[in-house]
Amino acid sequence: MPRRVDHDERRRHIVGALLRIAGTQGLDAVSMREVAQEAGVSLGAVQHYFASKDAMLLHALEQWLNLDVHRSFAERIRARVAREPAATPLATLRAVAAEYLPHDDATSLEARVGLSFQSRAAVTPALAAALVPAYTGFVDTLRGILRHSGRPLDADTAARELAALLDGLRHPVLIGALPYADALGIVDGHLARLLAHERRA
Amino acid sequence: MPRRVDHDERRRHIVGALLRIAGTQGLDAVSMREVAQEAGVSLGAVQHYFASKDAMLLHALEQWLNLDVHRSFAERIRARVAREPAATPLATLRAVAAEYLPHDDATSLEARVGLSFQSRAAVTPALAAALVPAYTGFVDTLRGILRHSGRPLDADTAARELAALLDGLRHPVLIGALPYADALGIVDGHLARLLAHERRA
DNA sequence: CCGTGTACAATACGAGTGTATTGCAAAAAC
DNA sequence: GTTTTTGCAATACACTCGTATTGTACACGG
Repeated sequence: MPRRVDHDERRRHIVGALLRIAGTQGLDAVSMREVAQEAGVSLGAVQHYFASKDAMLLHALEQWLNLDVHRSFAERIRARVAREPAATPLATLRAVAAEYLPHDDATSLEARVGLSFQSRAAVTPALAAALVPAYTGFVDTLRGILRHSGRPLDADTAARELAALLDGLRHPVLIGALPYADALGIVDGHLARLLAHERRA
Repeated sequence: MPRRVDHDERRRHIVGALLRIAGTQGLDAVSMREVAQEAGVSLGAVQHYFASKDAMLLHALEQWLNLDVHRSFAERIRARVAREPAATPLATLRAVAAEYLPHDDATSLEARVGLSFQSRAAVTPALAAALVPAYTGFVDTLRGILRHSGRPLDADTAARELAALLDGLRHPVLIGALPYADALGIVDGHLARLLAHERRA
């Protein structure tokens, strides 16, 4: 077998170009030629690594969820929590919210990529199938943090509620209908009410 | 001036076809020819009523927000509240949530249309500009209902929070990651906590 | 060193896109 | 009844799209 190249590395490189386009111009603007140009390779190279555009999009979503999001997002959370006086569940959740909501170019791009894929997944079962475990994983993570709060709350319901709140706050912030600080304030209020609450759920 | 036809009616007819396509196959599947065929008219007719595809999409979003959503949605809310024993703020908000979350073909289509436009608005300022007042209007409506609860809460923040929660719950329901009943239960818990709450916000 | 299979590059193809152009039937204006 | 203007239909044009095909440089196994 000739020509040793790192197959996975090339795919990550191409997918990176794809995500950059999707984050700035939307998934509609993603064509194989555009991706090739953004990645600095030929159309033939892109075709060589992905059998079809659908396969490329699916692989892009999976890589984005498993590598880009998981890694950089978790890293930013840790960095933010480290700056806090105490790594309490509340501080951690606030850090998650602060990083999840779009507040600069990188996070806005991330939010747009997520929104694009969510929109397409609504009419493309293959993408929905890849998105479901990511949603479940996010909820599990939130639930794990909530469990450490020591409060008598339904952690699973609270986690799903928080996930939905964060996701739902992204859109008005993205289109400029709600300032980032206001969105963060809403999450703060939600968390305060949730964790200070002693009554029945 | 010859040939009297109701200009607005024809536009609504064409836009209706467009929204049907967007709701079932996504906004990407919307082409002028597809819209023409779905509407049962010629491509020339569509061009006659819309100067460009962008103008058609913008008009479609505006009509959808101002006519389809406002009218049918408000109507369904009223019908649902009428079935309740008392038209309390809580009952009204539960009705809003029950109708907002996708639970049948019509509401799933509505949610997919909304999601498609949100996604495109993130990269198309003209669409974002049309979406902002719709968001504001929705928040105003929720705030108006919350004000009648007689609870000492920050109605504006609570309204924005509820709007985000509802929007964020739509997506996992759409992709089948969260059952409709569970989503509604989350809203119930949120409303109960919100309206039963006596402490500071 | 020589074949063999890999990693591309280049190009071609048919389908579909938005838009512009042209033509024409019919109804109102005169 | 002629003229004019509207409401469309048909078609053409220049692209772009995903995909298929072909060619080739080149590293490895033998």
